[in-house]
Amino acid sequence: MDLNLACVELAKNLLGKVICRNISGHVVKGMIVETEAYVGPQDRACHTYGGRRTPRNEAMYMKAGTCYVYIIYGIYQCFNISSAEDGAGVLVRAVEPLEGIEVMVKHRGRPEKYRGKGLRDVANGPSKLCIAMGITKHEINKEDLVTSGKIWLEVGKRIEEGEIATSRRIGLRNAGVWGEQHLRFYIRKNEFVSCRRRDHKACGKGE
DNA sequence: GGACAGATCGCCT
DNA sequence: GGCGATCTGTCCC
Repeated sequence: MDLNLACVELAKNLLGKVICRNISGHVVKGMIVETEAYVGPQDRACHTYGGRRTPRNEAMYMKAGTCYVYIIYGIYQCFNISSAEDGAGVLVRAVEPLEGIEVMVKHRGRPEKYRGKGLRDVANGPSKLCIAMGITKHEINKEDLVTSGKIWLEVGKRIEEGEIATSRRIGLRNAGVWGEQHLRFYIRKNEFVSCRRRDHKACGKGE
């Protein structure tokens, strides 16, 4: 699988791909249904804004397909995949559980909450999916998706351009015009996306 | 269904 | 010292 793509291309391309995680023998798989592009030093919302380069964001400067995991709000983690440009990457915001569902539910606690339709809430957010799939900075940051035995990607479902919706990125503050750009991508009719927004559009239309 | 408050700490200035 | 690419529970409609 070719991950050496420009950020926005990678963000769209990852939709439908399957994240596979081997947690000390337990294999867990989830299909990516929602992503956001953080396009590089010019992007005010990106951790590399203005060319910042620190130990934390080093993975953003590594080869395309490198995992960048960081801690947010002191308690949660977010999982990104670096893209071809220096200092750019794609945030994975939601996955549809495919395999090892019991393990995901167990990680998230309160199993009764995730039965039936409730399963949609087990990994429909950037930090929820990290908890569900055992993705931690300690174990996964800087892992190479092509060579790692802990985390890798598999070809899943082919997603056509017409099935992709776009919107502004979620949760940004002080991003100025960069907060307006449609750099969030998700599978339009998928139940496992984190949220719908009024400003959504079909991919390629407008903006 | 939406709005809001609070938790909690690594990282950078 | 202050902030943040979030999540959860609570309150209200």
